[in-house]
Amino acid sequence: MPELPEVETVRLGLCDVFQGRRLLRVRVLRPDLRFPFPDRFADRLTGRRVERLNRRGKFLLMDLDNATTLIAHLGMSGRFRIYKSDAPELERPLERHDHVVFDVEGGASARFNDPRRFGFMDLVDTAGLSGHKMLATMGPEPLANDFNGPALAARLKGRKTPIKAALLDQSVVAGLGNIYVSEALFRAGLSPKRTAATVQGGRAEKLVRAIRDVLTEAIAAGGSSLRDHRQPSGELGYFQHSFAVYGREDEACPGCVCDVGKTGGIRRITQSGRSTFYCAQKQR
DNA sequence: CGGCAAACCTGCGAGC
DNA sequence: TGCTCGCAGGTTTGCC
Repeated sequence: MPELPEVETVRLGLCDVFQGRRLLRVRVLRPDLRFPFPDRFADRLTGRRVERLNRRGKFLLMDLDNATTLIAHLGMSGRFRIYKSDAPELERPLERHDHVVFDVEGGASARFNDPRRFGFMDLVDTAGLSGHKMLATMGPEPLANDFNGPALAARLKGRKTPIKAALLDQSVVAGLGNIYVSEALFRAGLSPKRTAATVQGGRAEKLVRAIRDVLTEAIAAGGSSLRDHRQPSGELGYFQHSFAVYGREDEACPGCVCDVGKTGGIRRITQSGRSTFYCAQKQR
């Protein structure tokens, strides 16, 4: 489910409830998600104050007051849902696939629900965070100042794989997934089949611009709700209505003057096992 | 090392 | 109605 904009939306929603407050009770309702929970996971969280919620790529990072950090990844179907103290839902019974429940100081509660269990959580020393197995090889943050044309071009240099696959690689740039790669390549006018190494100079500049723009707009829209994504408040994101190509096979390309009959419309192909959507007319 | 398919797991919609 | 198939927003693993 979640790419950078969805994770950022979740982070913002969790900030309201978690930041500066203590975790009064943590319940872990099964031994594992994608990986086993670390030893004494709930015990080590209970009583801790949440200093700050951060994000790195698609990872949520919750800094605690004892120099440890909770790392959470939502996988494909992971969701956090907030239950406010004054809402009757707080007492609602646990639902199918609720795996972790955080009762927070002040009366609110947050539940992590993940049907497919591709998500995971880990608890590590904050000092060693960037060296964590899952974070160590991660590429630049696309919305940070140091992500620019030359930086992206350097990481694409020598790569024979299609640009689509390269952008899905979190060591090239952090946080992009199947939706936003298709959307960014459309905005940049680049074919998903183009060899990554050929994206240099002006093409890299344009792609960086496209990536930053699409992510920023999607965050402002609360992310994209296709199936699973909800903001922690329960609200839907609405950026899915702004997709130019994703999920729009056979529809008219929004940038083409010609009708669908002439251009063939938006195409869907499979690249390394995953759907890619693009306009063959506008993307080269 | 680079690149790709398969694997992990559940749910849902389409088609028969 | 009910079954099977294919597909889904991610990442790792293992195999060339």
